[in-house]
Amino acid sequence: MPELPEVETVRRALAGQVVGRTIRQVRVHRPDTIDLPGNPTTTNPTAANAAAGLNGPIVAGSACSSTGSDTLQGAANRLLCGQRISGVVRHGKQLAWWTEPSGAPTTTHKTGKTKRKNSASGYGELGKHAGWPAVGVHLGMTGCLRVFDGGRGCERGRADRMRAEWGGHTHITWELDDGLTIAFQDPRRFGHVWVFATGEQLRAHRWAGLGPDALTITGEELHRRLGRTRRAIKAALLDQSLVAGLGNIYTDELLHVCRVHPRAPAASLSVRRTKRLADGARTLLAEAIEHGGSTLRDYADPLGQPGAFQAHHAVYARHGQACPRCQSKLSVTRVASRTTTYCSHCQRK
DNA sequence: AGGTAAACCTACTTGC
DNA sequence: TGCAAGTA
DNA sequence: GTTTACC
Ligand SMILES: [Zn+2]
Repeated sequence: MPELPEVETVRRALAGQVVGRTIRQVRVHRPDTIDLPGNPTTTNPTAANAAAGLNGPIVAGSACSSTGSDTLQGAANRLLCGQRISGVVRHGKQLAWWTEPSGAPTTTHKTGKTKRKNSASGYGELGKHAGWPAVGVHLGMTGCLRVFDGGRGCERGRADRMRAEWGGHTHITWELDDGLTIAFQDPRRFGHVWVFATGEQLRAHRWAGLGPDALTITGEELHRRLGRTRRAIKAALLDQSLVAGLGNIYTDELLHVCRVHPRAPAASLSVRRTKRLADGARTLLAEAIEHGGSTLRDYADPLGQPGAFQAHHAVYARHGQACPRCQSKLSVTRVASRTTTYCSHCQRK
């Protein structure tokens, strides 16, 4: 469920809490939820998992790392310990934070609240952070990043204590110098964490294949991109390489707002119509962000706050109920293997 | 190429 | 009440 | 939510 508005809500809350803080300790409680691409010591997943897997977390550089083969946790700590979080950024549903040595003069930008327009999407503003370690996160369906006060009770792999204090499914934690702990939690484990030696590598490996951010894409650009596929508009909008950030909820909502049938061929839409889609996306997503995103079951922001935008959904999960615009019964079908709700009266093919 | 289904998982809801 | 199936 | 396989 985390789509662009939920990820942006997480980004803002996280930025406000952790930018400027220095990472003291990374703990890997579930090795299969993290990767360190390009790290020579962790290229053998079998050895790394075997070393870090069954006996609970192992502290950085501790004597616990039995063999010469390194652990994911050790490698993550080597990259991140002593690094100060300099900014939290997002592109589509991808979240990341850059770091810099904590000794360096402060260049942190707290984009948690206001900054210049579009500071959210960090695609173009890697800048001077390009050369330092960076962390990438994708939340999948049920992932969330929480910020907890404390975490000292979770040392030495006290899984039971951690579970009691923070709930289950905590896979990766970053302990900060002010006592706060960032926790990546994800029951279904469709989400993932990546640690790169440089922000430049993160951008190249994780973001290069994404289309423009759905919050800022222009009508012209969207029209150009939709024009080169024969797929249905819904399938095209869900394709992160065409436009990044839309998922099942906001695609259905957007198509309803713009009165476009989900099966309409993407390339058949006029420039004018496509421009309205881009404008509609900006308006819809901005409004959703203002409400802290949508919580259907388990989504919560870093402080545990649920979103409120689900109350404003016109179609999603409302099949059989009345269309807010024309009062006719909303239809349900399947497009791109996803449950799709729309109004057959408002959204003509 | 594009459509479809399964795979990766847990947890909650539905139906018998 | 319990358990399988369906869904997110 | 994303990736992969198959038609
Ligand atoms: Zn309608």
